[in-house]
Amino acid sequence: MVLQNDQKSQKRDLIIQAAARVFAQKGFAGTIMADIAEEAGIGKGTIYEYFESKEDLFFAVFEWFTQELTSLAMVSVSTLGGTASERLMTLGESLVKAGMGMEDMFSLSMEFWAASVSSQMKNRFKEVFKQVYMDFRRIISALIRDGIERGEFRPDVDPESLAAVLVGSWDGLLLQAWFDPAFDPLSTARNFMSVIIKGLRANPSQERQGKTEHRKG
Amino acid sequence: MVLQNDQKSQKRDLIIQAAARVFAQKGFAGTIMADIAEEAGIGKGTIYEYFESKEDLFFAVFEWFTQELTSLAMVSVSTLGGTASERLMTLGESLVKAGMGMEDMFSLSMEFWAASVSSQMKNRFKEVFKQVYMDFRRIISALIRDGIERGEFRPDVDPESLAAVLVGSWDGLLLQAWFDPAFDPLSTARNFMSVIIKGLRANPSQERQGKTEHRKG
Amino acid sequence: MVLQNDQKSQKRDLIIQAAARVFAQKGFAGTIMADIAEEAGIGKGTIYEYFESKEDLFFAVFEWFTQELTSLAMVSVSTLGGTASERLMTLGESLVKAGMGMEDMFSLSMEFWAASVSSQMKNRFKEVFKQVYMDFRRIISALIRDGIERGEFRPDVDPESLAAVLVGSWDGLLLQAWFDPAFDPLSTARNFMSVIIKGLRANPSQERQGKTEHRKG
Amino acid sequence: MVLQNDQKSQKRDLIIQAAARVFAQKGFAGTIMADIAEEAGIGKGTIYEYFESKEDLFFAVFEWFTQELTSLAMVSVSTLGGTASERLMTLGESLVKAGMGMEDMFSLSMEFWAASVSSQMKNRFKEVFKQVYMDFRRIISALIRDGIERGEFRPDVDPESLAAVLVGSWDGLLLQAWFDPAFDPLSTARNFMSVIIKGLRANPSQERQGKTEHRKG
DNA sequence: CATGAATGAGGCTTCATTCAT
DNA sequence: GATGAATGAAGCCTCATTCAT
Repeated sequence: MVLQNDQKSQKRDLIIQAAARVFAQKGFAGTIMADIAEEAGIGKGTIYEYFESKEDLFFAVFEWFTQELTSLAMVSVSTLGGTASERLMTLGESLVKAGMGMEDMFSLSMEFWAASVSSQMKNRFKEVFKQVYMDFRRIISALIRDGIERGEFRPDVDPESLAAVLVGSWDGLLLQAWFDPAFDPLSTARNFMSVIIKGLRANPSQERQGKTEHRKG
Repeated sequence: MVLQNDQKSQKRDLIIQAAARVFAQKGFAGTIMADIAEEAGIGKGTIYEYFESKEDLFFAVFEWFTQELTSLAMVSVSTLGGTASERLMTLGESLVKAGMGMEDMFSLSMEFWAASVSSQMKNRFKEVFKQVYMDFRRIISALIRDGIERGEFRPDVDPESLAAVLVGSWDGLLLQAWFDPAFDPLSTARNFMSVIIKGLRANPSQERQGKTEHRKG
Repeated sequence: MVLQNDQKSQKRDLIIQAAARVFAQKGFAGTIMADIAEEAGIGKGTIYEYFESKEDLFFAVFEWFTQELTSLAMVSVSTLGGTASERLMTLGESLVKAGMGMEDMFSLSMEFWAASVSSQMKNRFKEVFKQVYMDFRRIISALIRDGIERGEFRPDVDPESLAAVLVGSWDGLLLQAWFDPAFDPLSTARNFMSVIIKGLRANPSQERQGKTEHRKG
Repeated sequence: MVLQNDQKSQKRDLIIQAAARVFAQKGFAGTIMADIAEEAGIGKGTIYEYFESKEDLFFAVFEWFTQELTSLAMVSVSTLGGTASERLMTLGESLVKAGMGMEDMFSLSMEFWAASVSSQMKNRFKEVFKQVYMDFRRIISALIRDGIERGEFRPDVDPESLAAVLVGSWDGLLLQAWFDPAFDPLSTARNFMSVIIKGLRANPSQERQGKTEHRKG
């Protein structure tokens, strides 16, 4: 029997997602192939029909992970209307919520970060991460630039730097929340965003009013 | 001959620091005890005179690491005079510089983060991390509160949230720099701080000063 | 549709010959069933329609191999006319040439020899080999005996021993040629045969003729 | 504790010889490292203190094997006095006896031959074999040349070819004996040698003497 | 009949840890 | 106290074989 391409790819995805769960819980080194096979409900050897090695599978999980994350951001940005401020707030919230909601997601992140230090494929990990972070910064800096052009934000902020900081702080807040369940990254992020946005306002007097004027479309 | 306590502890430190270098480069899983012994210039068996196990040693490295980091922050804060703004800026810079300067430091961080996911001692790692991040936030929020009390910052900011964001963004910026050598976390942090501080200013008329000083490029 | 017997047997042969090529190149242990299937242009599972197991197939290749070899000898011997000396020379040459010409043949030989040491079917291999070598010795000793009867060879040689040595030396020379491409088993065999035949001559006065014709270089 | 060099090398030899026995009986593929460890009375892991891999160990056994064989031949040749004929006879006998007496030796040979076909180190095997066979041929052709110079052998034989045949026939006879316990390679070799030596005699009138001396029984 | 996806037993190898010196 | 040779548990991966299609 010849599996159709989408059947093959479906099974591949099945394995990737099972692996993602196991890696998230036990880490790369702590995961044994048998665990993944069991989680996926298949035989140990079957994994090797779809992936060259444990590391290859891990990298595939990584690629799937970045895909998910990127598409999440894309959706947030493209869907939302509103002022640049609002869209920034919402993007931030949805990313932080994603990190919080899918606890596994964030654990995986940390494993991938570590893989970029010591994995044998560290350079490939770094390369992909570099690209992902650039993409995120680009999305956000575009939002900010848009706000500046509309006169919503002060013209003297550096969109690139701010974008980097926003991205960084989301990672950083999730990190703190990871260690301390009592820490609420979401409200912290909101608080922070409001300070940021105050700092960004082109016309401080507008703060209280007028935020709908710059509605898209 | 019985080694004096400080001789023992000196050798212990020797091992810890050798281990730190190796762990930073090869990760926990990728490091073998023989590497550490060689780096420390001692026999493999000797390590076990000072540490129960590989994981125990790794945790000792972690404790040493947090110590170093904390004392760095302590020094920055206690040494510096000046306005709250200035002190905030300087603390941020010195932490980011530390992360940049000692590349090993940041690699280690990532390994520790990962250990908090999957190490068998994950709970002990999380506990210590939680404490370290709380300490950092406390230091910084104290600085901010001080600024508010002096009338330097607006009274309506939440010192806790801002502190958390600052800490988070330093981590987050170093992370981005880790993946992209072209990314400059220091100037990004500076730019960011100036926006933050604008947002914090009790008296917006002060905005005009000092803002360009920290501008990138 | 049910394959006719000769269709079945044709496919069986196809597989055997594909397997022979692969075994010759990669050895028994180094060969995987997938290689054979690919070489034969069929599916992996199909092999099991014709053979019980890898070892069973290997043994079938062995039987095919001995068949080929034996029939080669038969043809040489039965076809040729001439004196016993000439027929001996020609048989030797054609066997050595066979070993040289089909490099795979000799590699296979070595694999079969090894199989007689450690294969799970080693006894069956030994049994067949024993028979094959006996057959060869019988053919050759018959030739020699024929020469003696004709008065061409001295009556005091032991046809059995000499036959064994001839067979053995052909194997042995091919072996040396296998390891050293510069070694020419054919001219060596010729030189050797001429010495042998001198030793065999019933009438030493014949010695002077023909002896140098087969001299190397 | 630091093992002395000869202690290390002693243990290495212990492992090599244990491995030789197991490889001889089960073949390379059929041997598992645990068998060797058990045969050597050591732990599985210990083997890897002395050898890189299973194949590395196998090759070490091969080198030990060729050493043994070569020194056996050296001893035979250097020890013996007598005519060239006698020395040739004795060398042949002692090699054949060696192959017969140490059954393992010959099984090993076959494994090594097969390794030269399909092992991953086949080229190294072939290289060593080539050298070993050259050495053997050189020893024997020197003996023959010596016989020619003394006037014992006819000047028109080609020492190289004959040496190759002798070496080859010893291998070939042992091979036949391997498959057929009823086959006696020793008396066959003796019979053969006497024919050869007749063919070699410088003075045919000597033929009548001495020929029966080496007859079996 | 033919196929090749799925399987899991089995083996090589690594490496943390022990312990005799 | 210091050492490093010895160990064996454990895990990645291979591949002969099966069987649903």
